[in-house]
Amino acid sequence: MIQLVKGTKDIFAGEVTAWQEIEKKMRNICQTFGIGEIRTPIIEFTELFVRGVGETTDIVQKEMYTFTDDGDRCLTLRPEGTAGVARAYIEHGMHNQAQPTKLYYISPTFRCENTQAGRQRQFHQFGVEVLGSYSAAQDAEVISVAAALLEEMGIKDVELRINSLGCPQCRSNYNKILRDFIGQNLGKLCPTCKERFEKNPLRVLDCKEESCQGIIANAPSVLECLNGECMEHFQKVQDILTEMGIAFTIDPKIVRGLDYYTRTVFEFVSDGLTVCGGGRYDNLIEECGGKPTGAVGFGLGIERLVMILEKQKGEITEVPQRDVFIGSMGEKGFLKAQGLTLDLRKAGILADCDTVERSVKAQMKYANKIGTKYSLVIGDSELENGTVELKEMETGEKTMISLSEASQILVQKCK
RNA sequence: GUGGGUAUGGCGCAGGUGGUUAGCGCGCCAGAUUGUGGCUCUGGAGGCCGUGGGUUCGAGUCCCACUAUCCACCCCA
Repeated sequence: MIQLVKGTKDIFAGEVTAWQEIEKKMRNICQTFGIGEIRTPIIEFTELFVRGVGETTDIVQKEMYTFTDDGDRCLTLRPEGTAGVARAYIEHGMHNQAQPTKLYYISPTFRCENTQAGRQRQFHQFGVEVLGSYSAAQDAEVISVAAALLEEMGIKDVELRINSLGCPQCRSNYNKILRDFIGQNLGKLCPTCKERFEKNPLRVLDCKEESCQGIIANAPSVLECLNGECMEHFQKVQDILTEMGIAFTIDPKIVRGLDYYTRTVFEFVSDGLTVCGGGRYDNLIEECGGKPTGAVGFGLGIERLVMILEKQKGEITEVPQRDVFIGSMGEKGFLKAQGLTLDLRKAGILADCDTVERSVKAQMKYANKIGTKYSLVIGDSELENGTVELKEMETGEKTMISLSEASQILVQKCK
């Protein structure tokens, strides 16, 4: 048998209704915040992610699905959503629209890494990106979208953690200070961190190796290295969040795994799991070939969200409801049932009928299983008399109705 | 990439120290005096016991490899 590819999943039955609910809430919230949807391709030139996400990131170094097509183009299945949106923003000259541009997406995303609960190779990411604004209020607004969404989902005990990585200038200052600091203990670092030390010392900060942890514990904080403007920006973000009534804590250890972040970075954490993470990325657009453009956004894995919701609320098993089941007996009744069912469906009634010519008993069992409100059985005598018994399944109560008016009566009862 | 657990009909599981036709629960299908569900009873379908090697007269059961899956690490969403 040909089975599922590692790290992929079929979503159906109760699970798919849970997804639909979640997606509906996402779309609704975005609509109220004035954020429009964008659908970008799954494949992009590899170069976009190498430049956008950052060469030193784990994503680019070992987790991308990259291939060459028959035109010798080097392509990659998107490993995150932001780079594609940045590309689209530049490509379509969106900076000519009313600024800032506010976009969201819900899309399959791919990373070739080891699987675990709530972590697939093909996963689905919801993201919000606001491009064309450098303002601190924009950071706060984006954070407020995420906060509103998590609240709407009913996720318990969510904690917002924020930090600032500063602008490239602050960052380079900090890198220098950090490098000096770590350099003294270079020998004790894990092999990965030695490499990180050369390319991007910031990433040493979130290494979980014990040997590295000990060194990092006393490392200077990024926040101490922010210049006046960046400090002011970060302070303003905090002031607005406070004004909005959004609680947060400052965590100088948050660096995020993607290189494009500048200034504000944030994470929403529940039960020790990061449900949602994002930040400002003022250099990404330029990096991808556009004009310098401020931008801020966040992303969220739907699989992880579903997992957390299941854990907190229990499994969601919703069976699609049916209004009426049209049973039948004999050839003529069977034919009549097919026609009546379609009439009802066209009238917006959730109707179903027997299509496999089973016994009436079996049909009733089926009607019960699919959870129908009403049922009726059309046979020779019904066709002769022009009447039929309408049965309410829950109570078992039966009413005699006219067959010719059955359609109208059901429409009334079920609307 | 590293370490550990698991792998038996659609789902959940049982199958002491290897031995003949591989079981159970749920589900599915069909019956229980003629055309009506939910409870109960009866019957039926459905598995080359993850894949490939090996040990043996004989392996679901032991050994090895591979694959998948779960957990932890790593990283992130």
